Amino acid sequence: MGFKKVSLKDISKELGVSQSLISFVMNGKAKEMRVSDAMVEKILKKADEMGYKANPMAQALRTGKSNTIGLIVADISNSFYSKIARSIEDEATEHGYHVIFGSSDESDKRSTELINLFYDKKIDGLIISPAKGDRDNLLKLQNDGFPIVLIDRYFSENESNIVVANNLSGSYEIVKRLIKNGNKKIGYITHGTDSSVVMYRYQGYVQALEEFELELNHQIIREVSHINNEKEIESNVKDLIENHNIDSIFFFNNTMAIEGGKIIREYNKLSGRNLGIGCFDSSRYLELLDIPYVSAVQQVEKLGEVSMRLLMRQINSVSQLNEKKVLTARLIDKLN
Amino acid sequence: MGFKKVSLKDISKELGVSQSLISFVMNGKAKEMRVSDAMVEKILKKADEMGYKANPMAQALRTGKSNTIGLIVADISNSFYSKIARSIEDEATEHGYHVIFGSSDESDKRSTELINLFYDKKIDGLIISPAKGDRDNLLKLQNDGFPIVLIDRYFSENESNIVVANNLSGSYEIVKRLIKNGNKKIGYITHGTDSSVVMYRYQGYVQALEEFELELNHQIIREVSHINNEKEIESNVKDLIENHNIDSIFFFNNTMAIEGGKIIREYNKLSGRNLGIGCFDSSRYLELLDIPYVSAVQQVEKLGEVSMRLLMRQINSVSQLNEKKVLTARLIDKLN
DNA sequence: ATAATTCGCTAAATCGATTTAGCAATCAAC
DNA sequence: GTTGATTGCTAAATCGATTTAGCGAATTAT
Repeated sequence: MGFKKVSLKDISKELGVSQSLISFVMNGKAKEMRVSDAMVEKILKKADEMGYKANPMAQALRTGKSNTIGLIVADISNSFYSKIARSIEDEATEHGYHVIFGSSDESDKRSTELINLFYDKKIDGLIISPAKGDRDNLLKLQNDGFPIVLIDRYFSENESNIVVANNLSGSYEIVKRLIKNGNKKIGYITHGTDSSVVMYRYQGYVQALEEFELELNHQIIREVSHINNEKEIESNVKDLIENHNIDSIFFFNNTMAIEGGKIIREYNKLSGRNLGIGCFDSSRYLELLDIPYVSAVQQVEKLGEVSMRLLMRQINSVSQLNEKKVLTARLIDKLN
Repeated sequence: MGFKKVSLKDISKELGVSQSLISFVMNGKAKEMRVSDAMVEKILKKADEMGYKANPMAQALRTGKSNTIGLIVADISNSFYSKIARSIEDEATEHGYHVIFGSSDESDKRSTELINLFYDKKIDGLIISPAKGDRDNLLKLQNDGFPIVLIDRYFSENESNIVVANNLSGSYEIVKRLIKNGNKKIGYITHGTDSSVVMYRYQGYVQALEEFELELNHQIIREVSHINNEKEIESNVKDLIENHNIDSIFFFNNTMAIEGGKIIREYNKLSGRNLGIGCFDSSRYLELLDIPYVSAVQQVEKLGEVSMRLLMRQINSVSQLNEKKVLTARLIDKLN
């Protein structure tokens, strides 16, 4: 394989027939283009014999389809996104597609850049966990008829072609568990990025408090600059424990929970108490902390799968689609 | 952006000059092809005005360069590989390249399939953490002049264009630490995949034992079927503790160490002892176990960076290159 | 028997770039 | 003042497929 490249022309010469015929046959349009059975067989045999592989560049140029889709996430090295990437890959493979990826680092600039780069590269569609500033750019492309699926985050309530978790209700359920477990003063630690996810999870927290008529105390609601800023998380947890007498803490996500959980574990050991935590997303490492917790596991594989399917349907359809898929996170309750 | 596509022909018509000129100018070959300064300016202005973007498909077809490279790993959702992916992405971006990825799941069949798919898709080069059966296939491509860099694993000692960790000496150092820390009977849990990594880490273990004249006891050397097979890891650890009276266990990698470490933690709690572990690779979650450990952190970012650079040099050079880069893992000693 | 279809296939345009060969015009040289 | 370079540009081939228009021959219909 790979020594000489065989083109349609080569087969055509060898066989003394036109390229068109071969193209028809190779694309399964033999019947449609009424190629004789004898000819079909002859061509297939020769093509196989010569090891013919269509040149995807030429095909792409001619047809405008590259059989490649783009995936843009905040950071592919983040396990949440790499898991999504994997499931998208698997689903893409099913459909004969390849995936190019890019990490935006939550930067509007980089995200826009990636979108444009990928678009210019003639990808057939885009799956993206958008940065805040992508709104207009994406909307324009979408109106142009370019297939796009938003995952994990979106911009406005009635947006279409999105796949997300039930951030609000999931978050609500977590906090509800905490409350039912006897926790009254529940701190909240989130991060500063201004996305739909951040907002909805917070709302879930608020709604649960409201339902059980607990005070919404802004002193125990904290925002750190970045999801990975261990120092800030640490100091906030310490402050909540030492100066605000919280019963438990709800963390925006698993990584933050683990970081904060370390502090709580220390505290539990020293104090003999048994403070627990809640968080969205789970991780097989959460249990290592050995403290009570309740979390909501997203259907990460499904997220990739569903988004890819949605994208394929857009790619293969003429009319505009408008779907919104909400994937329910599963509660893990290890409070007792 | 994105409404109408502007081609060379469009500009050419608009300006009344030939396409060649515009192509020269757009590719920075104005001087070389002696285009007048006035013309250069005129063309650049018009191109910008009309929002010209070269069609990558056409370029790729004509030049044979797609500005895309392939990345094949065992599983992109594995954090080790997703971190590599990220650093490759960053380095690729620097060079104006995009990355398509694929997961082989350690399957020879799938790996071969991916290599061929990517190759047929006309990627400019490939970075791969190969499955065992890829050897011949890759060799053939490489001999064809196709740029390939092997990462993490390789096939034979004097292989070229590879980037790996110092598996043997890193492993040796870890075990040495364990020994110096007073451990005499050190179990080893590895996994069954038949790769260079597995072999070299094991050799490091053996060498350390030899140097300190400790017995190589095959009864305490275990192999599980898969890196993620929690049950097998668990039962082996239990057996080593209960029936073989080991002082510590050396794990092939971090995920296995964490899984096994859970059991050891339990044991430590109940027995009042303080067994520790060693492992290759580290993880921020290792410390959550709260047991003594020594590990070797790979320079994962560097791995991606270096491999991409190596690949670029192959892509841009006429002659065959032969480089082997060994990246030293850093020891983390938390035994006391 | 003639007109109308159908069948099986070919020629050639096209996608959008790159690149070689070469044409006039200008300039320098002897 | 003819020869020779040099300059600035164009025409056209090419990469490798897809796809439309259409041409004879065979078949069917009238």
